[in-house]
Amino acid sequence: MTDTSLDNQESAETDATQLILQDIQAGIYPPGTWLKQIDLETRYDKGRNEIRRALDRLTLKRVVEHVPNRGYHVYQTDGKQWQDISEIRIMLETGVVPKLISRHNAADIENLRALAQDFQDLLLSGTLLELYESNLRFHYAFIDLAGNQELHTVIAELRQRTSSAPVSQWKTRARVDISAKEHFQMIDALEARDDQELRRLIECHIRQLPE
Amino acid sequence: MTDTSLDNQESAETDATQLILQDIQAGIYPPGTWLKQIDLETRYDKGRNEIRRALDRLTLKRVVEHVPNRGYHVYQTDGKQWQDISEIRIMLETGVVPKLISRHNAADIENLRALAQDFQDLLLSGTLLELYESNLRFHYAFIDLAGNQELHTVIAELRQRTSSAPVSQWKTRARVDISAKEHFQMIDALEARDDQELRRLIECHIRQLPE
DNA sequence: TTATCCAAAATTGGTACCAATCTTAGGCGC
DNA sequence: GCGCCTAAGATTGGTACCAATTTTGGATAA
Repeated sequence: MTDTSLDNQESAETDATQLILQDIQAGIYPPGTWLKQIDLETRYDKGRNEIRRALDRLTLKRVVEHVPNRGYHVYQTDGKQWQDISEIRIMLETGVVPKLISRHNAADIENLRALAQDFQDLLLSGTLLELYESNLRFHYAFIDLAGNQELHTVIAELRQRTSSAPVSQWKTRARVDISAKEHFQMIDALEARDDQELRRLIECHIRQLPE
Repeated sequence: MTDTSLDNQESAETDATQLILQDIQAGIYPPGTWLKQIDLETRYDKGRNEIRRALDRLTLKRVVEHVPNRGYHVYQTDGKQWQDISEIRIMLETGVVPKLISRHNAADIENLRALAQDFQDLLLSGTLLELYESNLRFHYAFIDLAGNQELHTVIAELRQRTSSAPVSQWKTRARVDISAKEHFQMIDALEARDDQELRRLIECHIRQLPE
């Protein structure tokens, strides 16, 4: 259930689409880089066909851009685009708040607190990638309380579109620190069933603008 | 700007992905049908490669399902799934209401009224497909007032996922009649800048439950 | 010296072929 | 007569090859 956009059973960790996407998000291919098929072929040890399929999928995901007879290059996310997608995420993640409030139980709160704690612990000991993944786990656990499976995949798709440089968002240690605190605040608001406060927190959290 | 999910310049009307998708949505391939590559090859007069790419893209769009070494078949949209996607559409289309209200001007209202009128006129004279497309034009013109380009594409993707049988939704003439009226009501609420009423109308409209 | 043009190298993208797998039909045994 | 096993047919999916296009490097001329 961790994979967001793959086929049913071919979703091995060795899937070229996922590998390339990870490397793009890790910053190995900076925006604008041309992804040559031969290079990818040798780097991931896959056939030409699978590479082509992967590039085509990433084009559909708007992660790379395709120029006929020229190749594929990593997409540059416009500032406007980033803002637009953030707006959509805010609409979705605040939109489910009523459902979250009405459906959660004590066990869910417990689980969320554990995940938030994981994130905070990794602040000291974990790598940036571990931190990133822990953050994802928390957020998906949060919205999955709504019981809307499609919402999970839609948000995953949106995240993949913006996070061509997820690392750069977290360059400041202070920002991540605040994120960890906000996670706990969100759980508190959820537990208190405070609709307004929870919406406000989520919006701040996505906008990455403290207060 | 009518194509929602294709490459930049290969977006001819002869693209296999679009053709197959249209035929699925037109009901030519009912849910569960196995799409054999050879048949598609001859039907659309395309190379094997393009057919494979199209099927892979449709798999990503969740329009067809892929079973390795067995083939691709038209996806059966679960009732639960349809409901989940409707929820998401409601969150998005009601979520932009504040922006719509703050940004629209007289010319926009005029334009929307013309589109709504087109839809109503086609009720008598147009084919079902024309009606469907007119409805799309209205809805996209509506949400595009928010100035959020990404929202347009996201909603388009959501629509494509559910509308494996868009025709069947409109089997009753009465329902389409109501839709046409609701369009005008939505415009009125927008013009009056009535936030609550507009949200209520949009929710009803998507849920297809009159009052 | 610099700009233009031509040729060679590299890359993409399509086509054809072939192996692996599944389905189906037929025959054999119980 | 029924069920199982086997072989043939069909379909998918991968690999290799080749044509079309673009870029790069160098040579020539102004």
